[in-house]
Amino acid sequence: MTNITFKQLRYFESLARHTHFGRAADACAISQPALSMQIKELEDELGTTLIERGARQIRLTNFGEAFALRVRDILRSVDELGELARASQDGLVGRLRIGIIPTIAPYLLPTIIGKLNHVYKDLDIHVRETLTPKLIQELADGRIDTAIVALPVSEPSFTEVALFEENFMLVRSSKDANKPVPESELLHEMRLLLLEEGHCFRDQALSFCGVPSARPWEGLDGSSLSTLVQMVGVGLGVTLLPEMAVAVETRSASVSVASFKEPQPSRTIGMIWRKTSPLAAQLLRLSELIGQSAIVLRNEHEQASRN
Amino acid sequence: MTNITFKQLRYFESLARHTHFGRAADACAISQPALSMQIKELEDELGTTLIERGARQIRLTNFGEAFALRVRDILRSVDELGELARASQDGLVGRLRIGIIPTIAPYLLPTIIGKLNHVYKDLDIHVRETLTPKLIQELADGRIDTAIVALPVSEPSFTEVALFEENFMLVRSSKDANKPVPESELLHEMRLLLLEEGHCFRDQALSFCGVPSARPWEGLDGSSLSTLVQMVGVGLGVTLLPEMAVAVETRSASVSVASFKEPQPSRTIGMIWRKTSPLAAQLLRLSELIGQSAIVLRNEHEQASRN
DNA sequence: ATTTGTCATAAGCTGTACTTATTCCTGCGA
DNA sequence: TCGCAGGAATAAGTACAGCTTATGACAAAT
Repeated sequence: MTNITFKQLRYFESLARHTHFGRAADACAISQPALSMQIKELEDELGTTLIERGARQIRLTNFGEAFALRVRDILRSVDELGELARASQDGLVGRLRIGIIPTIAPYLLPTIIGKLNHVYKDLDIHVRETLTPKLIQELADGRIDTAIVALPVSEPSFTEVALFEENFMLVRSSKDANKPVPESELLHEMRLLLLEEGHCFRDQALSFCGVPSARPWEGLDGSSLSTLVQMVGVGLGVTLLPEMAVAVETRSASVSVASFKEPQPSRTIGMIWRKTSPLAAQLLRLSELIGQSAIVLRNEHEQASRN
Repeated sequence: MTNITFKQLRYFESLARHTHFGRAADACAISQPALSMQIKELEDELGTTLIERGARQIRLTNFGEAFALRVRDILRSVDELGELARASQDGLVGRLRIGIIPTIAPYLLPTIIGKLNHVYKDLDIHVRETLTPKLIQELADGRIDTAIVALPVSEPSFTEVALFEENFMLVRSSKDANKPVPESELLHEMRLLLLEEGHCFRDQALSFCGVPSARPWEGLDGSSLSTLVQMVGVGLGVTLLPEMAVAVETRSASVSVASFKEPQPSRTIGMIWRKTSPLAAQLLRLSELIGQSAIVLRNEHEQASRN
């Protein structure tokens, strides 16, 4: 096993540069004997002579020359380690793996990825889009760094931060546009179209209608919000959409959108990460960034819908 | 200034491999707290977290992963330093700069370079052919590693080792082939052709004739032994040749070669190097190699001349 | 012969990096 | 709900690596 130390290499490099023990030692801010001893030790460990000691002048041996070249490479690499660390000090660096649920992903992702790429240059973002339980598992396992889901998650090992509230909107056929908005209790008497089992948004909607999610549901299940809206458009029933999805999903369908009366149904979207994550500080800042983006996004949509 | 130590990198690498402080410490043959402390110190020096400490399991941070990659590179490089040293232990390595005087070079070099290249693979040989005083200076200055010259040199800072003795042969016109070989004292009454000032062989020849080298000399000077032989061939006079040069130089000239009577004139060819040279051991072995080659060479020539 | 430049050696001190023992935290099982 | 156990951090003590200053050795220059 090599027991070479960096100190020895640094000292040697200095000596190679100065070809003078005294001056090399000065350059290293140590005494001449200290440097002599380290060099000698280095030579012992290598089992080779690096320096040819003349009376009036020293000189590198052939091997010393070759050695010095490699040593300089190594020392540079080590210095780069420090720089690498400093570069990653503030600001995410490298890879950030974000998990996100399907009922948010299409609407929020374009915005936040654009923003992230802008703010954190040289950050490569991996996105994992899947259902909440899987995200939680993957977060716990360290396969992702953070996740954007509906709160609460109530995992004690996670930190959760709210990003924004989003209301649920009623989506019905455009010919029903002028009908009054039904009370929540009446919804399950209408034909309410929902996402397949497993989506948290399904459970949230059912809960709003006063139906326990465990109870079997005879409605039609869609695999995406987009599908649901299309189904509504052709008169198969009504559905709920998260506020954020409205602008995108109802653009090309003949449906009408209405707000519920207060208290409006809503959910809290938040970000979660392991409490032990060293990215905690950055993730918190990131969450603020995303929260703002989301609010800006909503305002834009509201303005658009008023026009 | 980075104060990262090598130990820290080794420990970290082990930890990265095992993702477990205890086992990593075992692998490094130290106690778990020792490893913990070094890792912590490394993190402090970097100002970054490398390890995400979970309660039941630890994991590398993103930066830790990136760091580990580079660290492995560095560790490998350092290990290679040791191997490099070991490889250069016995046997010359890299560059060997040999100085050699012109009256030996053409006859000895082909043999020894061939031999050296064969014995020491991966040795690149530089040859400096010039007069003895320059060689001595260059050797003292470290611009060459060793020199092959006529002994003695009598520099106290040099080691000198005899390689072989070589006799001087009389070279005269082929029409004089049957004349008796003159005594050395008679030589200076004949037209003795010699090399230019500065060649040690000139001084050796003059000394043999009983003429101090300082004394001005009215003979014709040639710039190489080859020239001298040509001059002898066309009847301009006689000359002396080192034994070793005979075979090559008299091949294509109509001259006759004769030995002197005992005590034959001769010179000792030897190798010199700085006493401080770390190559001393190898150079000694090298000198034995060259000495043998020279003797073999001479025997071949003697056999050839008998036929 | 003396001085000077330069590196090696000596002796003593200090702080680093180990050791073992203990504490703290958290997840797990009764 | 409470120990209990796994696993890392902390604490206290110790040994030695590596520094310092002082001195020695040696060759070169004067």
